[in-house]
Amino acid sequence: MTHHTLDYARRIREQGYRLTPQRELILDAVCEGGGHTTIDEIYGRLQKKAPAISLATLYRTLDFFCELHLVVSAEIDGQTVYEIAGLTPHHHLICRECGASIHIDHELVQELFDKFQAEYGYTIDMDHMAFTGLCPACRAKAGAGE
Amino acid sequence: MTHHTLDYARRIREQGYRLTPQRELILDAVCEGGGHTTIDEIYGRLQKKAPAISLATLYRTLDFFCELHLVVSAEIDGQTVYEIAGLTPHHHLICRECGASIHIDHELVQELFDKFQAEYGYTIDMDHMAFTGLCPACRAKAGAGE
DNA sequence: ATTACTGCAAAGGATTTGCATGTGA
DNA sequence: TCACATGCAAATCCTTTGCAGTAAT
Repeated sequence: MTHHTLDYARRIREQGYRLTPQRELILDAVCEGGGHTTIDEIYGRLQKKAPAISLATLYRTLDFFCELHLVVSAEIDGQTVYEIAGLTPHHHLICRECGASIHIDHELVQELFDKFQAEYGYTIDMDHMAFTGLCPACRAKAGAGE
Repeated sequence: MTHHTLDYARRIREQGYRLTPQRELILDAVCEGGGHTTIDEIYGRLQKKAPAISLATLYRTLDFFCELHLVVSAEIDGQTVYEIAGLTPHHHLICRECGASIHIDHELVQELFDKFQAEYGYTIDMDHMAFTGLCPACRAKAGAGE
């Protein structure tokens, strides 16, 4: 997780926006999540370092980061989760039973998008999808149980 | 849209649930949407025929139908949309500019899921995805404009 | 000196819940 | 009959907004 720290300040200021302590702290708190992290988790981490940051600022700042593509978000069964944007798009396979989540790169997904392009003309550009199903372990259990 | 009408009553009663006038009207109202339709649209259609049906019942009934797989739902930019479940899974390509939505069948998507299975062991079983991007027309416009 | 950003508190909107009543099987 | 389902209204949850004050550039 170092790629973004190199130039996020520049990327923010380049567009005429300001780098504030709140923005730095929030970006750190998203980073600390490692992978997917919810608003509440981020807010919890922030409380320890900067109790004064308001939820309103957190919401506004996460939207702001998403627009600048410093952060990506996804909807996972009704919950919005956030994650630091990498250098390249990536996606996730998520187990609906145990919540296990693995990271997959864009390649296989892009192949599908290319087929959509060829067959239907639509240019799909989703860069952070969450695919839900069963992980190998939960699938084994389910198979035995039913 | 006739496939479901053949046996939805049976499918409901088989599980020990009851077929009420409200459930029939709501299922009709989802059907009339043709494709994706929101809670508000469904509620609007219902008002004309059965003004007394409450929003609470509508929410409860749609959840109920989703559990029985009579209806499928999807999240499209923050909005939950509903649609009658077909005999086979299907998905959508949706234009983020003009909202145009096309129906695609499951085959290409299943190929991707099969690769996920082979490479990562995860069994993905999403049966109603929405892929967003640009339709051919909006892509042409965007290409010219920028 | 500007004007973007923040905090607070209130507003807003969507969805859920408790409970008494009604009704399908 | 009797458990399931409904309607109403209130409650709850999440997110957004207005505005006055603060701070980055």
